[in-house]
Amino acid sequence: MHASFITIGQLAKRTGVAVSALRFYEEKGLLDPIRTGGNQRRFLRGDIRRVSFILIAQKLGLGLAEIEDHLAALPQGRNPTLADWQKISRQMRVQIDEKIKLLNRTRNQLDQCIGCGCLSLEKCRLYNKDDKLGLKGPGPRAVLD
Amino acid sequence: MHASFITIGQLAKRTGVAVSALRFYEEKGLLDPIRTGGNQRRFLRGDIRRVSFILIAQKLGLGLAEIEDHLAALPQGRNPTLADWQKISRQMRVQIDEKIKLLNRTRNQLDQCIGCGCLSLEKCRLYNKDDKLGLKGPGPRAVLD
DNA sequence: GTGCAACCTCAAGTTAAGTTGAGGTCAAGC
DNA sequence: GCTTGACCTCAACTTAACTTGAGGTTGCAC
Repeated sequence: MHASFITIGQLAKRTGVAVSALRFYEEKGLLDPIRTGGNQRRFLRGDIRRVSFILIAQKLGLGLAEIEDHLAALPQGRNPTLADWQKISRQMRVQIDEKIKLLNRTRNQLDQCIGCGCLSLEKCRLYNKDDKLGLKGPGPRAVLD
Repeated sequence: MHASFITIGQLAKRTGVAVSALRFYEEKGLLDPIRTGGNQRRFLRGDIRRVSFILIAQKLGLGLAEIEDHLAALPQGRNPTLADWQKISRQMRVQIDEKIKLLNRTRNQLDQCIGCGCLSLEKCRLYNKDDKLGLKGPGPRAVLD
């Protein structure tokens, strides 16, 4: 038995992603469909999951390049197993947790800045000796880096 | 007594923002310096705070247009008071809290998808009847909207 | 009163993530 | 066997947020 193939239009319908975007993802190396004799793309059913992953990762603020890195961890040749996906998902979880931590830190910083009236962070920096602030010259650029 | 003015280069140094970016912000309406007889920009010291606010807001994922909306709430003519800044900062806090909630929701969703092996979210949607999923056609597009 | 760093404008380039359009081909139903 | 919707490529456009470069001017220090 061989894998079942779907057209780009079907993939678009199943994922909610525009056909043009799917072609673009292929161009970027995130998808790699085979071609029919007539040069039309044929995707694997598993690519639905792949695209879904792309969408979720985008929601988390990852760029397509980073997403490609994640996807590169999937095995080539065979269809990814549940375990393969779980491995990637766990990595993502770590990234989300970091993002949440970052936001929490920013919120706290903002709170402090409300308190001291110092939006330029010049004074607030005193509260943040643990951060790497000040290493890269002045300014709040360093706040969330 | 009149306000003390600083040049664009000084503002750049104090905020860590490139001179070209500051000119760009002016073009976008986020800054509004006066001009010398020789057509050079002169900023208020308070603009340091203004730029700092822009940077923080950007870190939170706001676009310049949204940031401009926030800044528009500041009084024109007189220098913003601490209370003015605090009002805006409180609004921002709400936005950060929302963002954190959103990320938490996504993380939970990812956890569930790891559990059921369903990255396409077709099944996971069952866990999310409370969300507005399904209203806009299939696909994970709706996850974080 | 001159040198020169810092300033000015305006146009064009950059990256990300796509979309839109022109012009042409494929494939499935009747 | 033909029609027609779905597909193809390639180039150009879009938005955000800037940067870079060319060519010219200002203003402060000596």
